[in-house]
Amino acid sequence: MTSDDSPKAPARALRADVRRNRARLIGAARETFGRDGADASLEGVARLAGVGIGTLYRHFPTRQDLLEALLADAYGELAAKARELMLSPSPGDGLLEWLRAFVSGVTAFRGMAAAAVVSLRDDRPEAARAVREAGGALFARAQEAGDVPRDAVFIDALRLAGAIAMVTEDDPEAAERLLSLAATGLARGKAAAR
Amino acid sequence: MTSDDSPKAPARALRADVRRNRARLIGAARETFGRDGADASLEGVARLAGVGIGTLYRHFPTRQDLLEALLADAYGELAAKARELMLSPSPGDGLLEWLRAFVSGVTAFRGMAAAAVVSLRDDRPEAARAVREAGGALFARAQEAGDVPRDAVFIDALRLAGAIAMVTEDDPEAAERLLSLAATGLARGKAAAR
DNA sequence: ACCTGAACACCGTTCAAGT
DNA sequence: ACCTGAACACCGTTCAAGT
Repeated sequence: MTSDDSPKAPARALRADVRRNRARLIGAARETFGRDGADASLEGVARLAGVGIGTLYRHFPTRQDLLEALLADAYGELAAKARELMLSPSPGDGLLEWLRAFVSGVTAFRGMAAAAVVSLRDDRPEAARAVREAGGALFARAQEAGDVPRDAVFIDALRLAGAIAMVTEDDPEAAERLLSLAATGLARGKAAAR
Repeated sequence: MTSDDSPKAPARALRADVRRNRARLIGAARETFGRDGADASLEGVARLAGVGIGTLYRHFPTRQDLLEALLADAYGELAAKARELMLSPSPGDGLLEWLRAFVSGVTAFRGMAAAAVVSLRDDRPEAARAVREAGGALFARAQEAGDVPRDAVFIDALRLAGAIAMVTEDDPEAAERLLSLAATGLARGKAAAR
């Protein structure tokens, strides 16, 4: 997933340990955050991974970095799904279906959606590249078909979906209702005629 | 605002101190949260208010309770604005203008919007009553005029506005873009035809 | 080069003692 | 009846020492 085979350095003995520690930390984080939410104790994550707390900080300087490692898997799947949906007959419906998948994909545990929204910020260009590229193409197709307002930008749509995920993370039915509402248009007065 | 003149008990000497402490705590919270965000140290709030930390906890058992005391002012103004907008010529535009005011009203400091979303939950019926009532009437009017989907419910619209506020609290222009996008309709495929 | 974990700093929350 | 603040618990983060 992270494909970190830096071709510059030849494999060394210690290298395997480093990768193993990283993988263990991610696994432990997935389990701990899945149970206790994204604000769970990092000390507990390190303990479950069988490494010292310093090693956790070395690999993931901030909690957000660790969360983004977990998001990477979800983003990989979402990018694949976006490419599939490029073939859907209705561009607007295809986009909506993908946004639905985005919302449920970033609500695996409490606090994940907030991390996803942070990962979409401009100052973290790498964090969500896969999702931005694949989703952006799907968005552009829907926009060309006239199913999305001409002056809308993709990252806003994605942030809106992330916002919905944040406030409905413990209630999938509410997530569906809010997303439908935003998709259809919440308040179409005279000013909204395009 | 909170009109806590419980008619059962006659006014006693200590009572004035209690009310003064409460007012001081709210003032100190407004200043502290305004500077440092809603996750600022409560010890600092108590110190600024000139009371012990135990007094803060006695008045406001949770941080959310303190935040809701600050939200009460904003909600009072929003309720008044909703009543004014009942007279606006376009019901849909009136609702949208009010939702805009809601978003900016709950972003006075970082973390306020998240508290607002919590205050809208069903298990806190008193926390946002003024806003629910006045805004609900505005929403119903827009819905009857056909400017809002027939099957939408007001609290979902309000939560959606709160969600937008949460992810754009440091960027008013983004707030306006996201709200417009949700108002107009983000992805109108065949399924969205109503 | 990487890892460990003790040490430090800071904060939330409770509750015995005081008025 | 209300207030105080010391005491306790817990956690994030750093960094000297170890391999």
